[in-house]
Amino acid sequence: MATSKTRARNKRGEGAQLRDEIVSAAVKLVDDGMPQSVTLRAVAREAGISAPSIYMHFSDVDTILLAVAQQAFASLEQELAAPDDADPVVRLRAACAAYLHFAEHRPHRYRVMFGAVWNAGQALERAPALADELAVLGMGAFEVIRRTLADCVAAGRSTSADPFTDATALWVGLHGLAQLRVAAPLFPWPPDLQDVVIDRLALLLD
Amino acid sequence: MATSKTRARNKRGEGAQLRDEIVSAAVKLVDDGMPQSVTLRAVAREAGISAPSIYMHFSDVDTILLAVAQQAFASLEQELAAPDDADPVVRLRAACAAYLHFAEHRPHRYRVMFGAVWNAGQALERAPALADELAVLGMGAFEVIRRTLADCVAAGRSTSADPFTDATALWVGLHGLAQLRVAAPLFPWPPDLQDVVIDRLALLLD
DNA sequence: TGTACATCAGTGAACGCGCGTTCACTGATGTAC
DNA sequence: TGTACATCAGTGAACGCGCGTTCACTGATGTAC
Repeated sequence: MATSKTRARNKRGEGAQLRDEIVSAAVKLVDDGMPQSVTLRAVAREAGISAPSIYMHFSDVDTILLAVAQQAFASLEQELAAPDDADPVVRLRAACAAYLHFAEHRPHRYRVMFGAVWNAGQALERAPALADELAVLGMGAFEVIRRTLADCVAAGRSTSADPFTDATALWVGLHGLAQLRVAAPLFPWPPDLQDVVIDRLALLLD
Repeated sequence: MATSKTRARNKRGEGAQLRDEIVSAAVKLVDDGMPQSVTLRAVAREAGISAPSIYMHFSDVDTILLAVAQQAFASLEQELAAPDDADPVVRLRAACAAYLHFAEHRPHRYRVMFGAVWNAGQALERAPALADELAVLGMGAFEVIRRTLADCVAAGRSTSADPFTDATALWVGLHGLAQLRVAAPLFPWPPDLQDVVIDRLALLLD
């Protein structure tokens, strides 16, 4: 379903707009779900531009996917931080629910988020500058979890003695839940599994 | 690095041997790590046969990858079940360590194991018989964890009231640990994270 | 025992396709004088 | 104010490549008589 309307060329100095359109096109292809169909030409087609135009903004499909991952992590961070309830436990549970919701409803994008480092490995050799961007990828979202858990501890609602380690453990549990549930939909998932994992890893009281 | 020795043709009735050779070739390509290079032709090249010969045993690259996943889960199951210590807690910890060891040392194969369902989705439409194989994929390995945890409970070393749910939670934690550590090698992983996750999810005492 | 034949386990050449990448180009927009 | 020019944001055609798939085939192995 290629866009048939003719694209108006960007004005001078606004060439960077196309970058966003390329990323959006890639997101759409990623969400559609067939990983090997996310090619440079397919992205160009989806964005309604010619294939060589991609090179003005990206050297590589992997670099586009890194941009997709960055944008996705930014969205995730916003969704995790959204609730401004006074009770930190409510906020933490809501953040966990938002995390799992994100992964369940955008499974392919979620997969790209955690596969980006992997795939960018080879692009890294040609563009070492990416290393810094890879290092902080997802840290904003993690920070929301960490901070919220620390709030729970401060409010005496979690017995965590080491919020950083326990926030990491919680993240690990959420990731495992998110990914395995999508990867193994036929498994008889216990309905209370989510609460079990969250409560134990975050050391939430009661 | 293609095999240069000429392959001796299998005798009559032994044609199925080639199937194993194809799977082994695919495993090698998977472990080498560039996912998009696992093509039908590349597998044939690695196995030292012509491309059309693949069709005698597989209709599809995804079907080959499913066979790779099945073989990998069988290996994993053996490694998890290996220690025959009398103490079930020792066995459980050893199984968890073996799980993480497997994922750390064969990361790409591990990824295929949990991506196989995903990828086989489209092959499924053409070959519905695969559904049954997908349904039980990995269940043997899970069963080892579940049984060992049940042994811990029986020995009074775990407070789990529902070993199935808790074994699932443990599996979720192991998967999250395994995958995130490989996906985010730059993250400052707490050294005690592994024990924290395992002890809490398996409800192990002390 | 010999021999004709069927079967099995593959091969080799060929096809059309979509891919990444290059190259010379176009034409609108802004800038210098 | 007008106009020549530089720049920017792309385009279109072309290339060589590896891919999946097809087809007719080969030649060793076993089987029937």
